[in-house]
Amino acid sequence: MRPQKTHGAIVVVRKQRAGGKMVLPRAARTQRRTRIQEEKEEQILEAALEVFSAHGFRGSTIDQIAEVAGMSKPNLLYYFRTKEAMHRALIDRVLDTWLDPLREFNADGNPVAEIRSYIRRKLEMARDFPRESRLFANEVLQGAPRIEDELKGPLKALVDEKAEVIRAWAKAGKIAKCDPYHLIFAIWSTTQHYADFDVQVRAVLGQENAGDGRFEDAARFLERLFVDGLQVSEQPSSEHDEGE
Amino acid sequence: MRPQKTHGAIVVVRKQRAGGKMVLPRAARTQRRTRIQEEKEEQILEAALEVFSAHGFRGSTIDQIAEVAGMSKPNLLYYFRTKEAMHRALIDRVLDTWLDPLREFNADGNPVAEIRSYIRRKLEMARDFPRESRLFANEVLQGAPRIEDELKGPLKALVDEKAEVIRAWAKAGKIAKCDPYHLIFAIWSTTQHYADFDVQVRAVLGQENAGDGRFEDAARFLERLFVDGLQVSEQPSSEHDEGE
DNA sequence: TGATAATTTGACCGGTTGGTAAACATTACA
DNA sequence: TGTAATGTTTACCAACCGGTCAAATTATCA
Repeated sequence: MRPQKTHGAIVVVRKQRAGGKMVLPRAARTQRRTRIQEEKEEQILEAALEVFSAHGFRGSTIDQIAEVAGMSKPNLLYYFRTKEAMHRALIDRVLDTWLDPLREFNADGNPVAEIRSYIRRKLEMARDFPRESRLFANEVLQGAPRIEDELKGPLKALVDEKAEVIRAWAKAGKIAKCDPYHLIFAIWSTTQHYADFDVQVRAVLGQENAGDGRFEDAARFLERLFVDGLQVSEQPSSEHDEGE
Repeated sequence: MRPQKTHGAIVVVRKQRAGGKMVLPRAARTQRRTRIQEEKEEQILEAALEVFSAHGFRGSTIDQIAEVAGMSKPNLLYYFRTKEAMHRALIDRVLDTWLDPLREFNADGNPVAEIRSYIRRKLEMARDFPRESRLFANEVLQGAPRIEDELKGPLKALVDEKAEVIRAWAKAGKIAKCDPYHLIFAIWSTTQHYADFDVQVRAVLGQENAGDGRFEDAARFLERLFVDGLQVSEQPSSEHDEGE
């Protein structure tokens, strides 16, 4: 059983975001927010995550989501005015969670330990929340038409901030001089690879590695890669050699 | 102007692959293969690459491909019996090209130089053939329903072979001991990231880095990462310091 | 319990999509 | 040049898709 993260934003449906038509779904025009609304919207977003992450926006149909959610199509449209509104709400809800590990990146910590812990956390997310990863991957891969603002706004701001931290570490000689942005890209890509390209990873590794062992192997490899690189180190630290 | 790789497989349309219905498109039932068939199929596959790579299989329509190809929808279906057949032919044609860099991986070369050169080549492909990269990314991301065989067959075989080479290098002490499969995954993910997640990379870097400079920065960073890691090296090799 | 608010659904609509049929146009070649 | 082979297009179809509507059902609470 996997951890089931409860997401923070609750009142995400009532207020439609600016820029759009700003028409409320009928469920949001009731006098107060009911228990049923709470539950059903939760059900729908869970189903939407399942479907959107597997087929992308265009490749998903409201009927599919309705079937997974166990309700009828018009009922879905009672809670979310359009298919796009479902996607929107899902993105808004998941993006925060998704950026948490980067936010926890601590300027005052030990640089190598911070990076190592960031890698570990991202890898855990790839293992425990692959659908969320694929949701974004699908979106970005197809040109991010629906999340451009989030990328250029909040995401860029956060990355700029953390890149500055890394640059300072490098300047102080605590880690090797390197482009902090590309370091972040490298950590993102290597860890999310295990969620986004899961079928390929499984196909290549073969079914003998059926369990979650590949995540532990990946963690070991990535920690070593980012810390030591591939060069043969003269005095290998003993902890690394226990694995093999 | 980017290099325009001419692909090898020519007679890719005549023989439909096993497993399917095995019905030939009308163009393949002619007495001989004509010049027009050659040209039009080329046009169509080029257009199909443009569209499929941008929207995925489900998200692409035959009409879109027809418009990009500059011909009518029924005309496309004269050369390819179904939308799936176009996709199939495209995958078959592109997969070979795509695996070339890994094939060139040479067991007899200098390990570090080989890995460095593999990274460079993959990065060049991400820059020069991003559509090909996204075509596969879209497919794999959505569960690889149409290329499962290729992944478990030819791809796995090639990776197994090269992984053995890397393992031998590690055993001989020429590079650090590490899991060769995860090393290959790491090279794939970090390099293809610049093709598949291009809009995100651009958004985060900002438009000041509009040109192809990010690819040179990425190359510098990745070479350093994979060779030296992030640990501060006592005697940094002089070539690396010229960049900054 | 009754009345009102909230929820659910079946029937339907216009537009799109993958694909077909057949008429029409063009090319290759004897 | 004539004709058979090849190529192209118009018109069309059935299934699907996003979304609406009005009627029916259920929950809430005075």
